Amino acid sequence: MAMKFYTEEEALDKVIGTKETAERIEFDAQMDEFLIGEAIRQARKARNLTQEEQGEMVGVKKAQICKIENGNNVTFQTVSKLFRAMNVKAMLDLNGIGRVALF
Amino acid sequence: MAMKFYTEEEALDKVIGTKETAERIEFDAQMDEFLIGEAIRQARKARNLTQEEQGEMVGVKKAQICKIENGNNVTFQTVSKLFRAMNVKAMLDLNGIGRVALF
DNA sequence: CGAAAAGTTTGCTTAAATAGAAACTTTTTA
DNA sequence: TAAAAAGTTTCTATTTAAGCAAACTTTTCG
Repeated sequence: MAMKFYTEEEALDKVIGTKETAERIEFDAQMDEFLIGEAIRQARKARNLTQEEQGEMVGVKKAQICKIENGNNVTFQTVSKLFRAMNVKAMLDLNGIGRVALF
Repeated sequence: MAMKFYTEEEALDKVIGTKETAERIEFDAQMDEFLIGEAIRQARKARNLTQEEQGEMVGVKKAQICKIENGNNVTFQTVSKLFRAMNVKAMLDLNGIGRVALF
């Protein structure tokens, strides 16, 4: 029997809901949080820092770094502080509008 | 008499404090907020939307959009919601580490 | 294996972001 | 130049991010 395959978009539409449903907007938002936390983690690991060491650099405890990396949403200030401490230059690339130097 | 000129960096060091002083970190953080709010505003204007119209798209009142654009810091969720509604694709470019698709 | 280091979770407090309503100021346009 | 539209500010409430201490789990390494 023929099997139907789905693109990621189709799958998300089917399972979570099409774009603009409250559930999908929520889901997408949480995906972002995951990604930004993951980016922070990778920046840290690229510099061979432990959560504790990084925490000391910005003045917070390791538990806090852990929560940020496994992020339930974060503020730009928080991300900014971390990237700045690690000397990570970040550009926000907005299609059409242009580039914004962030951290 | 000879006049001394300063680069932006030198000026900031002199007036606000060198990097890693609490005041300078605070100042830099507020600069970021300004920039991200400005980016949101420009994305909106590029689409010829009023704050009220944009507010309706994401389900908040115009006063809220105003506050976000004139930013006292914002969360990634908030920015995400707005850019998504406007179909602005954003990439976060981290030097060395790579690129992260954000909103 | 077993101890040390690294990372995570829980419970709690404080600070700040989100949000609306309403009054207000600035800008646009008929 | 008035009225309308757009944007901002103030006041208030609610939610949630930030933060720590301490207990806990997982990973690393002698």
